[in-house]
Amino acid sequence: MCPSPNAPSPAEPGAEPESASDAGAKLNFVEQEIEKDIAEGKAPKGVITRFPPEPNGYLHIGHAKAICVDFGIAEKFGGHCNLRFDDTNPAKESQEYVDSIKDDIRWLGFDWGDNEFYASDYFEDLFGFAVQLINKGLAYVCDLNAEDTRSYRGTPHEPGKNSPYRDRSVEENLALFQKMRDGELPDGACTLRAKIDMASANLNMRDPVLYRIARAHHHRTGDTWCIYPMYDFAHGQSDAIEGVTHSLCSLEFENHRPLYNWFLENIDGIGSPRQIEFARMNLTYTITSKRNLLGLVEEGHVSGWDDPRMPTIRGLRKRGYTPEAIRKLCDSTGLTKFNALHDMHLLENALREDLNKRADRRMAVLKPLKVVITNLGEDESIAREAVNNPEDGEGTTRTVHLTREIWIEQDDFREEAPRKFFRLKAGGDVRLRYGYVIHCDEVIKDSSGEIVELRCTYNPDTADGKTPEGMKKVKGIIHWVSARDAVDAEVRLYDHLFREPQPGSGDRSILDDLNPKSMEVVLNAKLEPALGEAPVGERYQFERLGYFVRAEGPGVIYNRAVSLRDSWAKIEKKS
RNA sequence: GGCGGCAUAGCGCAAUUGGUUAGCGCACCAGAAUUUGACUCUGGGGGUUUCAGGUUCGAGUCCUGAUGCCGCUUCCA
Repeated sequence: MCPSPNAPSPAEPGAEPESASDAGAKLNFVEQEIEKDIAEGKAPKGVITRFPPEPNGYLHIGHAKAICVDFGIAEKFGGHCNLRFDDTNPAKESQEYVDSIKDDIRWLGFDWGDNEFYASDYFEDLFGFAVQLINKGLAYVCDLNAEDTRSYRGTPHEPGKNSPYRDRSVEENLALFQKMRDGELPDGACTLRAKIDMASANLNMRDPVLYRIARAHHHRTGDTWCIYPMYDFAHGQSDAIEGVTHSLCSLEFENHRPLYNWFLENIDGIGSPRQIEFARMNLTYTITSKRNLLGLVEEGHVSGWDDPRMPTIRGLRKRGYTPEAIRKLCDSTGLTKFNALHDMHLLENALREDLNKRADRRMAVLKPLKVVITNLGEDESIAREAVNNPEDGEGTTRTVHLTREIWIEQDDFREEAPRKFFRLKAGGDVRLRYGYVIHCDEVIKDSSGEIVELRCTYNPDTADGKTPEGMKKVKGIIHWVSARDAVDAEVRLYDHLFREPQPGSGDRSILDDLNPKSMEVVLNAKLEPALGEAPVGERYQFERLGYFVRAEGPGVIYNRAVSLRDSWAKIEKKS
């Protein structure tokens, strides 16, 4: 079905609407370009994009942006997105990475259906394309070694010079290229190069290498091949083979676009995908460079690629992040060509916003201080209903028991409290969340002067937020856990991995900027009993503290994903 | 000294493609409400649209030049 120029609507009857502007949303510059292409009939089978990871590492938050863009735009235009592994360099790639990448993409909530492809599936096609170029006099086998190839290429300021092997005959090139494939030449002996222009202002056009000889075991093709195509020779052609209409990539490939197009123009009837570049997403207080991330792992600054402080998808997962929060960030940061640096707080806010709606509330005391309620008997306990989540509209509750001995947060008591300290102080009152107002009668210290216990009385007339006649309304509310019922736990308090917004900028190194307080392990936290039974991966809001996720044992362990906003901390900081 | 990009509140993005007083989110400040100092709600401050020329009745938008930043010198992707 070929649309006429005057009736460019490419949609088949019953197909999804081809115009994204139907949705009424503002289009970013990529979507505007795609819209134009559709109007010109350039995507007769719908918009097809691709996400093309090289399986040589784990996905990180930067990849999440690309995934959201590639899958999101395809969906917006009623098309689809292929998952294609760009596995053209076997020395660095492995099946393990393929598996982890697929797992992470699924976790993020995207589905490629049957559209899973590998550049290595096209090795035979690619070889044929290369032969075609040789036959057209557009490619040649070059015997220059790597070093000479580099020096012949010139620099950005000076032109390169032609390889002495540039003018070999078609027959000779054909024979040599076959020899390369047949394994008759040692690694590095020669390369196949495109014959373009050694004086081009664009270095990528100075007779780029198409194939190198490398005897490396490929995770999919095994030892079938000893020559492998370079990225530039594989990418556009793979796009074309798959019928990709829009190949969206990061800004650094802008200079490659002329080469991308050169191949498409010089290989017969292959198709014409369009490459459009956009800026990748950078976040403050973290890094996404694969080399530096690897360094952190290898030098033991983190526990692994899935350390909850790492910007990897696996790390974020363990940290307690939701796919929804990550997608929210990616969607809200816009799509432009401006090399932007986004505030990490946006990601944290996205998580708070998501979990505020979904996470059940629980009470947990991280740094416990014992409180004895002297007007409650040893065996007495008062059952109180606590709302699980005031935001989800369901209003389900659980029961917590107030007992004679409870734990409160050390931070929630001051002997001498500053102005505006709405918590418990010596001789003062505070309300226990879901409970009663208590009055601090006595502060008990050990021989070194450390506060070890508070003796308080509770006021039975203050249940359910009531303030009896004549009593001043108590403003402060603190969380607590019954000492009788408490579950002991380890809680890991995570913070930014780096203490500088732009780690390693200026003359500092990445390591100079590591945050020494990026993880604090609290060993004897006291949790309300329900938290002891939660499954691994379950997320909760610990009231007044933050959002936490149950981690793998042994024992009960929680990771802090993100703290709650804390305006008291801000007030204190100022004074 | 080359080539390719980019530049709009502190940060990130809009601005009906040349048309009123340049908007939005976050951040910030103030207040309201509240059994989480959370969430929510209301209001507020903050701009020489990098700079200099030009075209036009009219320029954030078009043209010229300058400045700053990013990328390009892997047989990596």
